[in-house]
Amino acid sequence: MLLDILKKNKLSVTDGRKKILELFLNSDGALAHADIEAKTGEMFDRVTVYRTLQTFVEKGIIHLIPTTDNSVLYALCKDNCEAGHHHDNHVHFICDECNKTICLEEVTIPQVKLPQGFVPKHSEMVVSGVCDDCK
Amino acid sequence: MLLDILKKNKLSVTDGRKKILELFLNSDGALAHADIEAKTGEMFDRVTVYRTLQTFVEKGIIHLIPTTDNSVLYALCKDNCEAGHHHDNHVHFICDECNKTICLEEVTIPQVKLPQGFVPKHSEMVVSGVCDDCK
DNA sequence: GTAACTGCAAAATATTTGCATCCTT
DNA sequence: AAGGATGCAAATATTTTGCAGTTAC
Repeated sequence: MLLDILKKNKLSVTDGRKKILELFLNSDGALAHADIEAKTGEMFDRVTVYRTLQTFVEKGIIHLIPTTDNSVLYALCKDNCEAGHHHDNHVHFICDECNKTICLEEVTIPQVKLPQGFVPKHSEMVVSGVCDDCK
Repeated sequence: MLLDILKKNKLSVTDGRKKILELFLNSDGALAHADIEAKTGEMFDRVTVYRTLQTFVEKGIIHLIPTTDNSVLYALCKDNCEAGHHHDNHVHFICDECNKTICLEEVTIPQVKLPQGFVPKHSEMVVSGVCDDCK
C-alpha cells in the first residue's frame, strides 16, 4: 500500500517518504508540518519534511486544507486523486474541543449558484464544531 | 461610517485604525497583512498593523477567510456582525487570474448533513475560479 | 553511474513581545 | 490625568535556497 503509492507516483522510496506517508495513512485527520516534525523527532531534517510534503502535494498524494490562521494543514487524498486533478471535494471538520481536523469523505461539498460572470473551478468547505469523540 | 464603526466598538480613534478601516471599506475583496502594509507604506509600524488587524478581528469588524497556503486573509464584516457572533456566513471567491478574494455577500453557505455525532457550529466555504472581471 | 534525495548552513520572511513614549478620551 | 495605542528593538518562529554529500534505481 505504502510502497504502491510512492511507486505509482514515480517517487523513489526513501525512509523519509515512507515514514511520513505512514503517518498520514495511520491518521484519521489532517496533519500540520509541526505535527509531523513532532512525530518524527530527530529522524529527519526539518527541510526534508517541508520538501516531502511539497512533493506529496504536487503528486496529489495529499491535499491542502484551508485554515483561518496562518497554518498549513495536509490530509491524505483518496485513491482517485491524481496529480493536478484532485477529487477531494469533501467537507473538512475542525473540532473546537480536541482541535483535530477530520476529512468527512462521505460529505460532498454542495454546489452553490454564483453571481453572473463567476466561473467556479474548485470548492472548499470547512465546518467547525464538536466532533463525535468530544461530544 | 468609519468613525461610527470604531466608536460602536469602543475603540479609540487613531490614525492607524482610521486608515486601515478605510482600506477595508474601499475594498471589494479581502486584504492580507502584506496588502495593508503595501498600501500604507511607511505610515505605520508593521507591528501596529498586526495589532490593529487583531483588534478588528476580536471586535468582529473584520473576519478571517480560510486559505490553503500559510497566509491570513481578512475581510470586512457586514453591519450585523458583532464581537464573538459573526454573520459572515457567505461564500468567498478567490480568482485564479487576478488572485483577488471577493466576498459574495449574496451567496449563503449551504447547510450540509454531517455524520452521526458531529455538531456543527460554524461553516466556511471558499470557491476558486475566474471572477467576473477576469473572464 | 546518474539522477534524485537529504542534511546542513544560512538567508529571507513572518510574527510576537517588552518597554518607553505618545495620543485619545 | 489615566489608560490605551504606537514605535522601536529584539526575540521567536517559519519557510526557502544553495550546495555538497549520500542514496535509490
